[in-house]
Formats: sequence, C-alpha cells, structure tokens
Amino acid sequence: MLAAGKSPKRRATRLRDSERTRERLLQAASREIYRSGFQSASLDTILAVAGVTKGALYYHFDSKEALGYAVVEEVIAPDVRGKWVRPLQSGKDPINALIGAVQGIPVRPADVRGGCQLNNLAQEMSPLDAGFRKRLAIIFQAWREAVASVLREGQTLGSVRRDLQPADAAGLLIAMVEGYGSLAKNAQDPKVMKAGIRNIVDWLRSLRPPGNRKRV
Amino acid sequence: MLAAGKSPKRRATRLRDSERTRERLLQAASREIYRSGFQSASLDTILAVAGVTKGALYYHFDSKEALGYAVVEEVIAPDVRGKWVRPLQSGKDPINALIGAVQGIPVRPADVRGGCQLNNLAQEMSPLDAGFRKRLAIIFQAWREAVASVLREGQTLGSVRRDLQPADAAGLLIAMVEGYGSLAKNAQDPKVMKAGIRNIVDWLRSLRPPGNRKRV
DNA sequence: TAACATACATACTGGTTGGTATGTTGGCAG
DNA sequence: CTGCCAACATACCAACCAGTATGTATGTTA
Repeated sequence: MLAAGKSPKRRATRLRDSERTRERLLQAASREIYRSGFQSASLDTILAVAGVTKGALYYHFDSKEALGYAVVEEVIAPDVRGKWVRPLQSGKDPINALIGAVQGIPVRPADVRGGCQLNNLAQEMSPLDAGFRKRLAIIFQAWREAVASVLREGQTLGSVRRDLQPADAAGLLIAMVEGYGSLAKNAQDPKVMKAGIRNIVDWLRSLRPPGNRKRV
Repeated sequence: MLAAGKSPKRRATRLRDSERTRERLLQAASREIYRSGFQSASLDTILAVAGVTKGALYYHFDSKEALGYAVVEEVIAPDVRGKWVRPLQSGKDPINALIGAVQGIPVRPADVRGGCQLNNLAQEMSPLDAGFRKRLAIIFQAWREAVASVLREGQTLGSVRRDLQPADAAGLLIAMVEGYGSLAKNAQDPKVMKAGIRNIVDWLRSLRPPGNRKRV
C-alpha cells in the first residue's frame, strides 16, 4: 500500500522541524514543572521559555495533562534509566556500582535546591491524578527492580551478604536517597546532601559479607 | 494602667468566638493545603470548607501567604512536637522510645495517600518562598535535635552504641521516615509504609550495643 | 443613648488560567 | 498552476484567582 522511502529528504526535514518543536516544548515544560510544580506551572510561561506559541502546543499535545505525561515518559523516565538502571548493568562489582550511582547524585546548589524531578512530581501528583501516578510508579518500579537485581546478582557472586532481602534493601536505598534529597531541598543546602551520600555509602559497604570488605 | 478582669465575661465570649473562627480557618487551610498543595489550594475552597467568608479571612490574616505561615506554626509544628519531640522526652529507653515513635506513624490508607504534611509543604515551598523555608526548617531542626538528643542520652546510659554520631543518625532516621513516606505516597499503598517501618525499626535495633540487644 | 470598635458579610476588580476558534504559511502531489 | 494538508500563529473566551472596598450587625464605652 504505502511506498516507503518516497521523497524522503524533504519530508524528513519537515518532520525533524516539527519534532524539534515538540522537544523544545518538552524541555521547557520539564524545566517549569521542576521549578514550580505541575499545577502551578503556567502554560504561557512554558510557551515563552520554549519560544513557541499556543497553537503549536495544542497541535502536539491534547492538554496540559498530556504534556505532563509526556514529560514523565520522555524526559524523567530516560533520565532515571540513564542514572540508575543502565549503570547497574555494566557488570561491575554490585556494591561498587551502587556506590558509584549514589556518588553520581548531583550536589550542585541548583540541583539540591530543586530536588529530584521524579520525587517532586510524584509527591505533588500521585494523590491527585491516576495518570501521573501510574507512569511514575512504573519508573519507581524499574529503579527498585534494577537495584534489587544487582543485589541478587551480588549474592550469587558472594559479594553481597546472603542474609538480606534484595527487594527490601532496594526499597530502603531508594527511601534514603529520596529522603535525604528532601531534607537537603528543604534546608536548601548541598552539605546536607553530601552528608547523606556519605551515610548511604557507608550503609552500602555494610552490605558486603563480613570477610569481604574490600573487593574491587 | 489597664484594669484586668474588667467585664471579663462578655469580652471573653467575643474573643472566644473570634478565635474559633480563626481556628476553623487554620484547620480548613491545613486540610486543603494537605490535599492540593499550598499554591493550588484555593482561598474560596478553604472558605467554603471553613464555612466563613472572605471578610473574616482577611480580618484574621493579611494574605494567603500569612495564612500558610500560620498553618505551619500553629498546626504542623505542634503536630511534630506531639509526635516526635515530647514522646522522646518521656524517660523511656531511648531506642524503645524511637521505635515507639516510628511505629506510631499513621498507616491508614488516607494518611499514606496524603503523605506527610511537613514534607509535602517543604517540598513544594522551600525552594520558592523563604518565609516557608525558615519556618519549616525550624521544625525539621527541632525534630532532628530531639532524636539526636535522645541518642546522646542513650550513649551515656550505655543503651546506644558509642561508635555513632547522634546528629548523623538522627538525620538518617528522618531521611528514612520521609523517604518511605514518599514511596508509600507515590505507590498509594499502606503496605509500602508498613514494610518501611519494619526496616527502620530493624535499623534502630542495630543501634544498641552488641551485648545489649534486649533491654527493658 | 450616642459614639465607636470589633468581627465579620457582600460585591466587586484586574489579572491569570487552560483551552478554543480561526487565520496563515510553506512545501508537495497531481 | 492548483488544490491540499501539516504545522503552526493570533485572537479570543469563560472560569477562576487573590485581594479590596464597602456595608453592617453586635457589642462596649463614655
């Protein structure tokens, strides 16, 4: 029916322009949601930041809600995957991989003051909107599963204590990360986050088997 | 100068009426802020819930902001004091007192779904408004100091390990509580919070000195 | 009882919100 | 050259927002 590759150059150019507009909207929305929350993020402000008009927005998205969902799926989810899922699948020593991920948490003032995108949105919208909650829960689930998975792997390799439930420990790690993120955001102070990271790393080290404290 | 007790009955009645209106406004505002956040909480909705009119609101408070500050100081702060500061000063075994406080965290579906008032507001407003941040930071500070204080006391009594920094451990405890609260709120599932409480309690038990696992 | 203050109630305003209806442009197939 | 459609741009809208201006009932004071 459809001849593939028919006049592909021009069409490709047009499509790329359109998708760049969409991408700019996503980035601007992400930034504004990060700054003031989803409900308080104004569409007009998002449009001004993105440098596009309302017509373009409503051509690409059905509603503010749909724009928000797209931010979750196309900005936040890949970010978490890049920082917490893929790095843990790199075959390194599990505990070291986890320590690396924790130490990779950004601690610049701007990051600390703004908090965690995922947590921010979940805190605000999970009780209010099932669409957000479902999409955000998927991300949390993937995060937790990635941590639990690498801990299980470590248990079979002998570099992680066997007397611990990987799923429980993964939940605790995430709770610590988000909890310290909250404290640091409230204090508006990177030192709080840095101290938290040290505590989490200490805890991670305690997950090694007793006779195996120094494995690279 | 001022004759005290002059026609006290009538004046007292008037005053009590007025303060009851103020109290109803605070409670309604607290509830609406809890439901939708400070920025998205509508004054008209708060007034409808409180059953008072705009004139009464602006007689008692200068602005929405002032109303929010009053909620922090007169609703949230006493709540935290009642749950985390006073119970820890009761002279019980420190670790047991902390375990009691953690197990006292409400896990009814409505509480879990709504999250922690203090954390909710801090997450939303700390980066946006210094007035909120200052008032909320005072509460966090008192909470942390109460926990650290009881841990120090336990160290001198010998019921808490000496190789731990009370301030650090207090921060970690609060991070865990808030972190699990966030996870449970996002999952909208009391089971997550219950599992978190178990993990926190286990961690608290590990703070006893090695030969002192069962005291009281 | 007259003057006055407290504690509201009512009606309104200018600005902002998400959303829509309609107009315009540029490439491209026929 | 013509018609057509994707990809916007512009102008507008009702609803809602925090805040205000003004009216009023109920005591208290002199």
